Amino acid sequence: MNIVTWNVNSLTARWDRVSNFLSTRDVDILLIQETKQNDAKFPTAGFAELGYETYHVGQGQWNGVAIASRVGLERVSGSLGLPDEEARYVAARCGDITVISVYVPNGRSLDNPHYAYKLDWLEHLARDAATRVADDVVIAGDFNVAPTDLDVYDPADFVDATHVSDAERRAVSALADIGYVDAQRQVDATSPAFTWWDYRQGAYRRNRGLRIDLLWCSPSLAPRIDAVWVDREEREEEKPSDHAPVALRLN
DNA sequence: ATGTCCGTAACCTACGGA
Repeated sequence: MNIVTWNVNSLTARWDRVSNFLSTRDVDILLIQETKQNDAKFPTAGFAELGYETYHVGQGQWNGVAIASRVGLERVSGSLGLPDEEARYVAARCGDITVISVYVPNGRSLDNPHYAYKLDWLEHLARDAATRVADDVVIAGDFNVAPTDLDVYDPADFVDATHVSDAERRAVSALADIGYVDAQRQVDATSPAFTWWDYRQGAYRRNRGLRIDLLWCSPSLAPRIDAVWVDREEREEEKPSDHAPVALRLN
């Protein structure tokens, strides 16, 4: 069972890349973030032609998350229950696993109201995760948080910046406190394994990246984690997303 | 080097967001 998470940075701009990706890899479930589409524009038929059922929670210009599955799909939830909620959370039952695609708010800067919203959002996510911890669950997506300094190309560049603050890291590690496992770190505790590189400043070429796209497995799934890899080939193609797909293989 | 890319509104360029 291969589960992939990918922030595509607009599914409208990236459909050819996503379609090619699903045609050339062995993907059972794709968790998508930043579709930047409303539901009417989402390419349901295009996914169906490739053999995937889909569940999209769209918004329009911003955000938007989706699940595409070729192992069955039953809709579970499209909301964390926040007031005036943005399209950042979608959950489905696919085969024998519950998968959740998340697009955690960016935060913008430590003094921005969006930062407080980010922490509140993560608190709600941890509460939701706690209710599901006894099940077989994968929570994956763009967390917009680098869990440790190992996940940052140069921590000196992130002093007083978002994505690395103690509060953000605590809010994400709440998942570990509940019992969820960061799949990448279970298979490799010492490699940076960056998943995102800024489009600017030749960041990819210089490997100035962050590991912010994470796959969290519930305790019952942890023993089934077989491999995790960052699909750098996709990041090196023409017109890539700024995020690479990250794949998890479960036994 | 605020150096790129995306969607939108409004127009052939700017802006907010990331």
